[in-house]
Amino acid sequence: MKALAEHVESPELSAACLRFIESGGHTTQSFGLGQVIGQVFALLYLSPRPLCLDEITEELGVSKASVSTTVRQLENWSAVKHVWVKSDRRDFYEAETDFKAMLRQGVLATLRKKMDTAAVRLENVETTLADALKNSPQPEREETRVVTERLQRARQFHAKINGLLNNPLLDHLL
Amino acid sequence: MKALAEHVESPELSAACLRFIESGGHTTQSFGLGQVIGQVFALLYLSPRPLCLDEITEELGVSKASVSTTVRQLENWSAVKHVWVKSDRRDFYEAETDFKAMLRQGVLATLRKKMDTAAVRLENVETTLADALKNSPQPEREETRVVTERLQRARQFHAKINGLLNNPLLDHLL
DNA sequence: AACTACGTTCAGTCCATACTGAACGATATG
DNA sequence: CATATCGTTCAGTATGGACTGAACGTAGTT
Repeated sequence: MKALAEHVESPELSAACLRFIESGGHTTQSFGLGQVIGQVFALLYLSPRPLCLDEITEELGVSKASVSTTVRQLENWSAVKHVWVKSDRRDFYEAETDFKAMLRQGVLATLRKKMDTAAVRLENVETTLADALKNSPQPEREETRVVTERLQRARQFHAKINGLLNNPLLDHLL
Repeated sequence: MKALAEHVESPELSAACLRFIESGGHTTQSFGLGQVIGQVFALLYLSPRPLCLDEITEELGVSKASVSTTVRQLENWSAVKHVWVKSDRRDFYEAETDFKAMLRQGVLATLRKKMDTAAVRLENVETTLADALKNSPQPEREETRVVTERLQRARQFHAKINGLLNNPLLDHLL
């Protein structure tokens, strides 16, 4: 963050913007994503006009490579959108202000993916267990009963979370 | 994971358990936590009896230090609970089966903490902005209007998420 | 064609942190 | 008291992933 935001001329105002950008970086970093992604979004979010890659790198003082990949990431989450400025070759971006859509296509979407892969793993375990019970002569031991029951409860829990994520009521609560 | 689960005598059954433990590790790792914490919980979850630290380290083939800190972490999330076995000095642990409570005191609690620190950061930004506007002679520029409006929307969004996290309806959905 | 301006990509670096090994304190047991 | 067992702690290591710098491809400009 080597340069003050150029579009902000008042030094006090730009101080507030820098704090906001810094906060965005810290927040995303606390969630395991890097700090660049939060800074990029925060910068675009406060900018009154779309910014191009070089402007972003200049304002934040990070490499162009980071900004490029980060912007695409934010685009996938529909957190920023591509904007064409006429008679300008460069790609401009502006922040999406619809946080609801951001949540759906960002956080909730990745959550759903993780749930899916977890489901695949669970099915793997269960088929392994089914094979084991088919080949095992004594299916009535307490140990197998506990394992099968616990696996079933795990699956039920997984289904419940899945249902919650797909519940239209959740959308309504946002 | 150098040793098969000792409490599981059937080799096929233990194969399924190992897969489940491995899946648990991969899942927690995909969420940014390590893989040990998922493995420990998965092991305890399938175990028909409480296990002590040395048993867990033996089964998983990880260091005792990892298990010690990890078990405390799981305890804070009420994902495992301490169990006393009479005439045994060692600490035994068993998995909590109430996933609902786990979610509340694990995921949701940490989420709430992150929201709180984010709120503090936002307040910081807003006071900085308020000072800026107080000292700035021209408060009517479009730029300041955009910034103040966006900051306000950010705060509203934060409040909405906070409300959702504290909504009793969310508990009911689980 | 040559040259410039953009954006992307990829190998390499750097850094945070999960994990380890050894030392330690505490508590029992002989 | 001496010894053993158990859990925690802490400095050090290793591993994953964020980030960088340079090279590349492409599309415009002269």
